[in-house]
Amino acid sequence: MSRNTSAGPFADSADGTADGTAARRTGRPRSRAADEAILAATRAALAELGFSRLTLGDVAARAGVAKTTLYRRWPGKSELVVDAVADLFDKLELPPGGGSLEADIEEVILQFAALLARPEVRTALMAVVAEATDDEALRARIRQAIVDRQKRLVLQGRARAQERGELTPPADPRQAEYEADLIFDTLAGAVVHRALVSCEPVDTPWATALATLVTQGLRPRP
Amino acid sequence: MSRNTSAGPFADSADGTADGTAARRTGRPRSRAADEAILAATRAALAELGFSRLTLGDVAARAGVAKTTLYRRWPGKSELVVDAVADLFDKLELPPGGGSLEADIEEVILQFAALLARPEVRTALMAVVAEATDDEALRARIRQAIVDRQKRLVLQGRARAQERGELTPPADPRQAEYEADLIFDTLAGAVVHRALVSCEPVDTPWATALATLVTQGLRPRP
Amino acid sequence: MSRNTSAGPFADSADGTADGTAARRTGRPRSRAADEAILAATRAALAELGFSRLTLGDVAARAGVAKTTLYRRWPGKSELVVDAVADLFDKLELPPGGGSLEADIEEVILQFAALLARPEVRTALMAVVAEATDDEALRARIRQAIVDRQKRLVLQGRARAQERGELTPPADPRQAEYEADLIFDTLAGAVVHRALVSCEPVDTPWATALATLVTQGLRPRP
Amino acid sequence: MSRNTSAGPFADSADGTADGTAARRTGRPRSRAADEAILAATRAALAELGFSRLTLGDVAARAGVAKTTLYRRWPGKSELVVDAVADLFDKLELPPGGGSLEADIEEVILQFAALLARPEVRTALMAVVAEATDDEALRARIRQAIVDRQKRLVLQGRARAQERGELTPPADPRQAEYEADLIFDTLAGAVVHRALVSCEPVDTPWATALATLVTQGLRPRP
DNA sequence: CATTAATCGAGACGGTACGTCTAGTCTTCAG
DNA sequence: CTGAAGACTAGACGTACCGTCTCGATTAATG
Repeated sequence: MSRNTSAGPFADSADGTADGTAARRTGRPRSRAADEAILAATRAALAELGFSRLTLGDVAARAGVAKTTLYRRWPGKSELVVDAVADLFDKLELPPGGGSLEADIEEVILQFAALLARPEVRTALMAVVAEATDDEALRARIRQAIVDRQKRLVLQGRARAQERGELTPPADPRQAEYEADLIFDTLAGAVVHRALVSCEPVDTPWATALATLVTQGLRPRP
Repeated sequence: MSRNTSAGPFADSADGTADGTAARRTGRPRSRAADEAILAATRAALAELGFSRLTLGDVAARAGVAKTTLYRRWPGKSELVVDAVADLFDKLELPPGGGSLEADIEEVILQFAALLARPEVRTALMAVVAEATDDEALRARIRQAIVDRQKRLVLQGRARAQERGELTPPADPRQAEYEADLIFDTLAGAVVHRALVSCEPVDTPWATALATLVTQGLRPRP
Repeated sequence: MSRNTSAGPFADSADGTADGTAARRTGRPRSRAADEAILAATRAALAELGFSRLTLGDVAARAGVAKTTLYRRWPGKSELVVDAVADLFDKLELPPGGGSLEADIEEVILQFAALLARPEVRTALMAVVAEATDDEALRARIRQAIVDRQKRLVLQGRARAQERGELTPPADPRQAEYEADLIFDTLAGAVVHRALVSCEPVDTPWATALATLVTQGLRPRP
Repeated sequence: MSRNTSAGPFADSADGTADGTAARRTGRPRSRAADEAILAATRAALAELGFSRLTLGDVAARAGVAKTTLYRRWPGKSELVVDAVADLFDKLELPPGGGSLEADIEEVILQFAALLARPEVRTALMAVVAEATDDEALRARIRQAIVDRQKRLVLQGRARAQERGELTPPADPRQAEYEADLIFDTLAGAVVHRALVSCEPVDTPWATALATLVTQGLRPRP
C-alpha cells in the first residue's frame, strides 16, 4: 500500500513552492485536462448511479482516462467524490443587499437546500461523511473542501449583523467562535436532516421558520 | 430476484405466536437464537471494522451461521445494520422528574450524544442514511426503526411543556406537527453535525447552549 | 497468498480417500462439467493465441465460467496448461504388431512428432518447461502429467526388445534405468529440438535416421 | 507501432564504422556504456528473478537508464534476453589437443551443460524458444545469436574426425549437412532435456555414455 | 561558436491482465 | 423446511507492466 496521500490533485500540479519560483522537477507533467474530465465524469456518475454504485473504473471510462491516471491523483473513491463536489460549495454567497440577519440566514438556508437538491450532492454528502467516521485524513479533506466553505458564510453573516447593530460584539473572541460553531452546526445540521433524513422539502416557509428560531434564540431577552 | 422484503426478522417468525391461531407451517422452524447471534455479530463487526468494511460473510462467520440463513432473514447489509442498531434507540427516555422544557431538551441531547459515541452507531447511522437516498424501502425501515423512536421524545417533551404551562397549546394541530418537525430536525441535525462533521464533543455546556437557543427560539417575544 | 496447491482438479474430486469409502464432506460439490469445459477452452485458446497471449480471464469466458471457479481449481496459468495438454499424451502407444526395436522407436518418434505438430502442444510444451525452471511443484506436475507418460513407452520398448532377443537383459537394474533415461532424453530431446528449435520437419526419413542412430548406439560392437 | 526491429543494439551504432562510408547522422550519439550496462543488468535480473518475473522497467532501473533508452534499442523482452545471453555462447570451443571424436563430443556436452547450469541461461533459453514459436523474427535472432554458435562445433568436430580418419567423407554434401543436423539436434536436445526436463545432472559419466551412443551410431557396422 | 538534431533522465499516459474479494444464489447432505 | 457448508456467476477492486508520449537537459558533429 503506497497510496497517494496528497491533499488533492491541485496540490501537486500547483507546482509552485512557497517561493513561487515553480521549479518543476522532471518528467512529463500531469494533464490538467484529465483532472477536469475526471471530476466532471465523477459528478455525472454520482448523479446517475449514486455513490455506492459508482465505480472508479466507470469514472475512468467516462472521462476517457486510464484507471491508473485516476489512482495516481486520488487515493480512493471518497476523496475523489469530495473533490468532485467541492467546487459547487464555492458558489454559496450571502445575499448582496443590506438585508437583516434573519433574511441573510434564510437565504443561506435556501442556497444550501438548492445544493442538496442536486442529485450528485445529495448522494455524495452523507456517504463521504459516513466513510470519514474512521478516517482522519478524509475528514480533514472534507473539512477543507466543503465544511469550511459553508462556515465562511456564518462568520460573514455574524460580522454583517454586528455592523448593522443587530448583534453586540462578543466580549470574548473564544466565546464568539463557540457561538458561531453552534449556529453553524444547527443550521447545517437542520437542513441536512430535513432534506436527507426526514425527506421533507426545504422550502421558503420552513427556511423562514428556522431562521426565526435561530435569530430569536440568539438574542436573549432581558 | 426473489429478495426477502419483509420488515424484519421477527415479522416472519412472529406469525403464529401472538394469537396462536395461525397454524405454523411445516418443516423445521427458524432458530430464534440465530437472530440474536447475527445482530450481536453485526454490532461487533460494525464497531471493529466500520460499515463499509463490514461484509455479510464475516457477520455470518462471527455468528456461527451460514450465509444462507442471513439472506433468508434480511435483504441486504443496510437492512441488517438498521435492525442491529435499532434497539439501542429504544432506550432513549425523557428524564423522569418534573424538570423544565429546557432541562428535558438538554437531557435528550446528551442521551443522543451518548448513543453517537458508540462506535457501531457512529459508523452505521450516516452510512444507512446515505444508502437510503435512493431506496424508499430502506428509508421506511430507518424511519420506523430509528427516526420515529427519537421523534417520540420531541412529542412527549412538547406535551409535558404544555402541562407545565411553559408553552401554549397550538391553535392548529397541523401547525403543531410542523413545529415539532422543525424542532426535531434542528436538534437531531445539530447533534449529528456537531458529532460527525465538526467532530467536536457534545458535552453538557454545548447541550445547554443548544437547549437554550431552541427554547428561546420557541417562545416569540412580545 | 493462499494458493491452491493441490495436485490437480481430479485430485479433489476423486473424493475417495484411501479406504475407498468416499466420505464427501459437506457443501455443494464441484462441477465436473466445469472441469472439462475449462480444459477444452484452454486448449482452444492455446491453439488460437499461444501460451503467452493466453489469459485466464479469456479461458473463463470461453468456458462460460467465472474466474474464481478457475482459480479455485488451479493455482495459475502454467498448471492449467499442463493439465489441459496432459491427456493428449495418454494416447501415445507402441505399434501393436511384433516389429523390431528400430521400428518401434521410429513409430514413437513419429507419434511424438504428430503431437508436437498440434499448435496447442507446440506452444505449451516449451513454455511450461521454461516456467518450471524455478518452480519445483510445477516440475513435479509436468513430470507426472507429461514426462512419465512418454517415458512409459521407452520402458515398454526395452522390454519388448528383450523378449525378441534384440537386447540382452541388463546385469544391473540400476544400470538398466540409467540407460533407459539416456535413451529417453536422447529421443525426446532430439525430437523437440528438431521441431521447435531447428524448426525442421520430423518426417519419416529423419525418424528412421534417428532410430538407426540410437539402435546402433545401443548394441556395442565386439 | 513503430517498433525497432533492428537485429541488435550494435546493428545501428555499427553503421559507418565497418566501411567508413556511411556518414553518421547528426545529433547526440547513443551511449555504448548504456548497452553493456543494460545487458549486464538483464543477466543479473534473469538470474535473480527468472525470465517471466523479469520486467523491462526493473532492468532499466538496475542499469541506471530510462525505459525509453531500452526500447530505442530492443523491440521487447525476448530480444533483449537473447542478446544478453548470446555472448556466453561465444565461449564454446572444441578441446585444443588432438583427441578423438568421442572425446570431442564429450567435451562439447560438458561445456554446454556448464552453460545450462548458469541460472540466467537456464531460465532464458527455454523461455525465448517458447516465445519464438510464433515469431519468425525472434526465431531468426535466436538462430543467429545462439543456435549457430553451437552448431559450429558440430561442423568443426566432423571436419576434425575426417582429418583423423575416424569418419569417411560423405559422398553427398547434402547428406553431410543432413547428418550434421541430426547429430546437432540429438546432442543439444538430449542435454537440454536431461538438464531441464528430467532435471538430472549432466556429469562426466552421462556425457561419456551419450558420446559413446552417438559415436557408435555414426559408424554403421559392416 | 552557435546551431541543430538525436540522445538522455524522468515520469505521466492509455491499456490490459492480474489475482482477490464480496455479493447474492444454488446445490448438496443432515436434522 | 431449516440449517451448515461451500461451490457458483458476476463484477469491482487496486496493482503491475506494457509500450508510448512528453517534457527539459545533454551532447556531439555540422555550419
